[in-house]
Amino acid sequence: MFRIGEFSKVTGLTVKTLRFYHEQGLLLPTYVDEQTGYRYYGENQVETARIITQLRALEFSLEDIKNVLAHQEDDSDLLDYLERQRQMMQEKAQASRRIARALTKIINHEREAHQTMNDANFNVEEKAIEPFWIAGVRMKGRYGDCGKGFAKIGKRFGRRICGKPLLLHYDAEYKETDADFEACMPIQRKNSSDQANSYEDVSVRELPGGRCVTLLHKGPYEELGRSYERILAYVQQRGYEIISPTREVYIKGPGMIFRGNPKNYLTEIQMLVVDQGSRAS
Amino acid sequence: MFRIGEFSKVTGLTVKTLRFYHEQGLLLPTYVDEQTGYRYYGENQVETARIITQLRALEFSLEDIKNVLAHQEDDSDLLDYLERQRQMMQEKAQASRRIARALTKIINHEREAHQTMNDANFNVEEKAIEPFWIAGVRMKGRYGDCGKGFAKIGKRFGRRICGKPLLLHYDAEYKETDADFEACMPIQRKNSSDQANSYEDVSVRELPGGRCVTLLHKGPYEELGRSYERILAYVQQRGYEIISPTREVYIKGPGMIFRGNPKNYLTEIQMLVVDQGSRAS
DNA sequence: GATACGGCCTCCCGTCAGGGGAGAGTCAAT
DNA sequence: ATTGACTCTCCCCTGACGGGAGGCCGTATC
Repeated sequence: MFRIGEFSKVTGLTVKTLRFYHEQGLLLPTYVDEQTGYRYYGENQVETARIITQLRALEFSLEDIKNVLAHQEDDSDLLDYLERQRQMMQEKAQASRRIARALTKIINHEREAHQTMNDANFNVEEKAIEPFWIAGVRMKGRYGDCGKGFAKIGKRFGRRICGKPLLLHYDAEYKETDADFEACMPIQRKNSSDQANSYEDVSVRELPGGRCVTLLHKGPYEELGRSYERILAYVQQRGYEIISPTREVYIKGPGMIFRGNPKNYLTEIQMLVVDQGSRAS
Repeated sequence: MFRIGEFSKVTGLTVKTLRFYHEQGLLLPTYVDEQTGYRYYGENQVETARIITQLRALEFSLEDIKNVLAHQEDDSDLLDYLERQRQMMQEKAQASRRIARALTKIINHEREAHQTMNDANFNVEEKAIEPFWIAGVRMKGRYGDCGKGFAKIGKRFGRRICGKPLLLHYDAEYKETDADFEACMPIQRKNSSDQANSYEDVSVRELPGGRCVTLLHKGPYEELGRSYERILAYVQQRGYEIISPTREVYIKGPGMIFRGNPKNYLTEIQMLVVDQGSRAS
């Protein structure tokens, strides 16, 4: 017969836990002194304690453990419990992984935005852009509604999105209402049959690359106009011809968590260009 | 101004939760009527509620959310929190996956034992056995001590174990004490440099396959002797020669969870054999 | 003006698996 | 007899709410 402290050392369960298990009817002492209330545990309780410890390590609830112990003879019953527990654990693992991945995405996004911010000189630049695949929703109306388009793409392509959202502008000039634009997300190309395609009103295709004039705009979207003036002045001065649509990449905007300070929003204006006259008419 | 019920509908948070967040200082109503105690929420609280919801979806604790909200301006602070949260989530995911895998192993083991039990006729049989890799600990002493050997292998090769434990008997006959045996576990062969090898006193090598006489023994280990008599009688009758060591595979023994009923233990005795005289002397 | 109904308030208790601590009684050795 | 280690019960705490009781408030209806 062990007293509770000795039994605690033997089983590795704390005294508190043993008392709790007693109260819960999970692990009853072999004998309880009626006068003193002292609990005494026998040798055979060690085995039961071991079982409980094992099942707890598998994160069984005490309720389940009690049931399992009660139907110790019935093998298939135990298997049922094991199956259910496995199911639960797999779901928990998946949920945690999903969250971890979401966090990773947010962190990387934030990091890249930071990086871009530090590297930026906020001058008009020229660079080459690689082609990449996008999912896009063409919309007509006000720019403010583009969120719906992004949401739609997010819902359908959640996993596959691999870059920052962008807007394609099909209008030649700024329009307050009745604008013609397309909300897009870069996506990973499925290696399977991924021809240019469309699901309902979401178009999936490759955006062409090429020579590109860019300008990083810092500040709220209302002030984009000024940056457009700058970039257009540059393009005109060089005598380039713009290939429609122009692109607006949202490097850092109202984040998923914080709306952020609009003064720190970063937007890259991209215009694919060719030398004037070099284009087949 | 929303009353709490309206605000609840707008934000998707329950009334209970909103009151709780108020109490915790997480989301304060813009105005509280002193007479009636009614809470009134302003438009700008909707945004805060959204942030809280997002962070809760990422399983941030309310404590963390409070801190994040307090230092809303500080970007790097937020990044720290995100990193820590990601770390936590990854750990949780790993823990759950580990448990799920352990459960899968137990379930499969139990299933196979069941299957074996159903298929068994408990007669001596002959079959061909493929070679397979093992980790083994050679021991001298009493069979009862073999658990230590299995434990040692389990500790070192936990992940890689891919089958049921077995014992190799190097003695020609049964010995109570001073027996010479080896506790083994089948392991997955690493594709990397996995020559026959040994780590401390654990030997890693391939067990040969070949023609094999087997008998499934059902019951406690004390009764193994009778089964050995049966199988040896068979071997002698056929005039086979036994290749040492003989093997005892523990199909179903005292499980990780339940000790189980020894009457249902299953042990397969395996003896590699060749026709007499066919062996190079 | 009275009433009914729905909304809102506070306060208390429950979850799950124990942990922390207070105050009092018990065991074994000195 | 005393001491020190051990044990007992009882109560409160965790996190993020949910359930419910009992009572007040606002608005519409009779």
